[in-house]
Amino acid sequence: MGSQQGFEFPFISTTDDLVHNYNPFMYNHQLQNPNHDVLSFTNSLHGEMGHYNMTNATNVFDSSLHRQVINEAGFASTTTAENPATPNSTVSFSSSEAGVEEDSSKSNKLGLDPHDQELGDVGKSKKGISKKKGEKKQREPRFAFMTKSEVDNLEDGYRWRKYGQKAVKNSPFPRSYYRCTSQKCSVKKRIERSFEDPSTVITTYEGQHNHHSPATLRGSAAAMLNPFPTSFTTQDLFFPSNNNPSSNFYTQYFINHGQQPQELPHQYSSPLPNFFSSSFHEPRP
DNA sequence: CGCATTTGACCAGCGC
DNA sequence: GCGCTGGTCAAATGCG
Repeated sequence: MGSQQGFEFPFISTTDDLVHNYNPFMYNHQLQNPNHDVLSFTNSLHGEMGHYNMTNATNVFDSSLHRQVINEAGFASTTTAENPATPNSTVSFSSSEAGVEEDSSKSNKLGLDPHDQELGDVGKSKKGISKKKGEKKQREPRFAFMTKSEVDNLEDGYRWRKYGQKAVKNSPFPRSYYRCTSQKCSVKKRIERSFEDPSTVITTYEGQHNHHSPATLRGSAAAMLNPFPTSFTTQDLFFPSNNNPSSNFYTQYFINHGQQPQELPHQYSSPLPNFFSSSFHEPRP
């Protein structure tokens, strides 16, 4: 994890023009460690995951990290754990997030087959899924990232129920499957430890929450410790808020690093800006 | 007692 | 068709 050469934006969208759930811990780590090494990003088409490797990621749970990160990104600069964020300071997240939620109820935003989304646990036979003939199950958008952590299950503000565990091929570490405990929320996540680097946890989110994080509810202990949104979408990241057109993570990151903001991709799936290419690798054979 | 986890069985998709 | 693999189910079990 040698010297950082040039400059890399710490995150990108993965595949297609989908809205991805996004875990803020990733930004936290990247921003907290501006000289991070982006070791690898393997990307392929149609629902396969991209990998971010943040070798310098540190303490995931320290709420002070959130503070620093947000500050560096230019948001919530006055926010502290003791003084929860004001509506203004986080508007660029929460407002667009609300918009996405609204849209996602129509499911088109995700490019999902509405039937698929309705399925959930209903419409399943005792074993397996009963779907109409000829219909192929579509994957929800997935987003994966890697984090250095001794703890497998990173706190992200949502409540999860474990529903399965499987041995991973060529790995001594099992993969755990979790579902969001909120009713009618079909978001899943998988957690496994990298066999190449056992100190690294690979977390994969699939789908989009249709509700707010329990941790953001007023009065909850989690909210007091971590007043920041626990799930972002790429919309939050790439599109400016109404209140502050120049503020989104994408542009702000450049500004904070003394660079001209690059043009926003029109679609997440559009050809990536040139500066991304150095961190890209061909999918493994 | 209610909820979460464990764990073996089952299912679907894919390559051969 | 068969075997392999990833993903899910659901009964049993654990825990507060």
